[in-house]
Amino acid sequence: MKMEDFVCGEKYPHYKVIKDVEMKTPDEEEIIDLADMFKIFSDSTRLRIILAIINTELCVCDLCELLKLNQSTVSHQLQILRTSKLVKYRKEGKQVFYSLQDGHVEQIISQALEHIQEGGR
Amino acid sequence: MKMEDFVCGEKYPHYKVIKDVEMKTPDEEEIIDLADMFKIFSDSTRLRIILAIINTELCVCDLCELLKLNQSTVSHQLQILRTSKLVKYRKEGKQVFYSLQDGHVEQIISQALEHIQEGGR
DNA sequence: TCAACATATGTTCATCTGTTCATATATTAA
DNA sequence: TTAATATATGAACAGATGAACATATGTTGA
Repeated sequence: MKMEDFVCGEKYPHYKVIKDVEMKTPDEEEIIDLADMFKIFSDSTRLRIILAIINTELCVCDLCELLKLNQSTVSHQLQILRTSKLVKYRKEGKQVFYSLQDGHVEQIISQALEHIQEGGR
Repeated sequence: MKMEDFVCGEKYPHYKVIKDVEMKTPDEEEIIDLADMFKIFSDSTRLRIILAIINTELCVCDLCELLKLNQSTVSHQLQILRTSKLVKYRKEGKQVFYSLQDGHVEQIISQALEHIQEGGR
């Protein structure tokens, strides 16, 4: 064991604990993917879009109306959601209907919503 | 019904759908809280800290060692996690041990991790 | 073909965020 | 008290991000 492994000035203090944690932690790439996914959810506009299409497919125009937002703003956010594969879309003439890619997203969000709703403390 | 309720140039097109969605959607304040929570998870440094203390309490010094980060950086991020009530801490002499506030956080993250791990597509 | 409409995209700008450096606070031991 | 150590915090800076505007693309019907 090298000097770098010593922590808090003590000998072998939390060394074992640290090694244990290292073993169980997802690798760097996965953590970044995870953070990126949460980043998508971290904007209230995107979240409102996601919540809107959670059970219904909606066209861009509907989303603009519903969320009282610029068409440009909505399209830009939809682009981000498309890139991150969280939504799918279907073209029907001039219109494009968006819906959630799968049920995972809904689960993650409703779990988080529960936490919020309990968390008065 | 007013003109503003017309969407996509059609008469009463997705009007009912929109109203339905409006009914079911969480209110603005809740959405913002939700977004704020996801914002906390959206940084890989914070995520690594959270993952590290998911089953073990660790002191700041351990976290620096484990994550190979500045003590200042770690403290700043811990401050954010404290403010958002996602972690709790315990002082023991000079050291401060951090751990997760409750199991919700773990559930949300592991759910998201599952999504990531499946999502090769 | 052209006009009208729905959507997408490039660019700019103001704002936010994470990291670092320097320094402050707090605790322990001598 | 002073020195050493663990942690917290303030300021500054680089990079990221969301919104808006202008414009491009694609589709339909005349």
